[in-house]
Amino acid sequence: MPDYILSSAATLFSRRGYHAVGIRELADAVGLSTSTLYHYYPTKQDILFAIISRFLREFTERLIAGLRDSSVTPRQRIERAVTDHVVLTVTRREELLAGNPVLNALTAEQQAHIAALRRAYRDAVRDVIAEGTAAGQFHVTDPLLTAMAMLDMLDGIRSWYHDGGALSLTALAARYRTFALALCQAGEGE
Amino acid sequence: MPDYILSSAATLFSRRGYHAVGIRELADAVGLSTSTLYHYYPTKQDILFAIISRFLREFTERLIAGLRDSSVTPRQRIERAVTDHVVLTVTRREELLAGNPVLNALTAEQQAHIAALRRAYRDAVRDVIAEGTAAGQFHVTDPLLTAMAMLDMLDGIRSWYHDGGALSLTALAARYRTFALALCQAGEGE
DNA sequence: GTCTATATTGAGATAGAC
DNA sequence: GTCTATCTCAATATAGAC
Repeated sequence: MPDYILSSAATLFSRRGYHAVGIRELADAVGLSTSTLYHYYPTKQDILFAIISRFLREFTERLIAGLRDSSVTPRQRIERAVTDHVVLTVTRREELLAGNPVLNALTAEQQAHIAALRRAYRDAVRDVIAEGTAAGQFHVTDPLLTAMAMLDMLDGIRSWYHDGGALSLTALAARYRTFALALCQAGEGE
Repeated sequence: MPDYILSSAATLFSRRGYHAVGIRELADAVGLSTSTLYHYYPTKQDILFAIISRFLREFTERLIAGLRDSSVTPRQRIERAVTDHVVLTVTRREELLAGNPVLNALTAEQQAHIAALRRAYRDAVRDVIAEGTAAGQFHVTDPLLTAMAMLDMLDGIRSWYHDGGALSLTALAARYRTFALALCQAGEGE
């Protein structure tokens, strides 16, 4: 199960879309025949799933661990999660763009597996927000909704950010830390 | 050019994905033969484009007009835009889910047309944020970036909200007005 | 405007040797 | 593990009559 197959596939899928990339084109890009490709992955669908699940496993393991690190304040945990989320979004943009638009091309089981990972991450964010609110550091009415708004805001970055823009990666992360903390202060009043 | 073709297509595309829905299935759902379908639209791609551009034209006309209504304060304009954005996202969710995941199935010209509409909307939001900042009502470092974060946050709703959830549509819009205004106060400091 | 019947292509996947 | 050659089928789209 060589990794360069997933890399090449992620590049092609992210640029032209999963459905527009044929098995032959993929095999050519990797430098193998289609038969050899099928020696490693039973279907094209499994290649897509491997790209998504590998990324999401690494992503959630890292982010959730940080969010649950109770030696740090809720605010610092949010800041760290936002930073990691932004950095991973940008540095692994191809994998994200390859998979996320076509999740419905996967089997129901595959989709459920991915949804479970995303839910675990979202809930970890929600728990930190709730903890910060209980401690009086944040002012949030509905921690789950705030978490979803925050994650949607962060996920949007992948669709427009590209290197060479005006904003450096570290500056981008700094801005989004500010945005995320503002959401954590958006309590009842206004 | 009957509208029920676009409605049926949007329903099917949103549920199972543009590529998974064949011309025959679409014709069956509408109650026509494939030939009759091709009498109205020259290609399947054009059906997809019609769904997206019709929605986006209506969306941007309405939202941009409100954002440019200088008889109202910037804050009120943001609140109104957020409300409309949330409501249109939810009430026309099918069209959004049908089109947005597969924009790269369109021709370059079609994609450019859609991108231009989205950019005009984004810039209108940016201008209001900048105006509110200049007037001292908002505190924003980079109005364009704030606008993009806000719109990504709002656009995310379509991927998880469905009727019958715990939150009513009006309550949802109220929460997101609060979120959006918090972003408009997320100036330099923190 | 609508149909039945069909053309055409390109896709994902496989057979079987080396 | 890798290849060449090929199978199979479903997809988009069209022909041509009513």
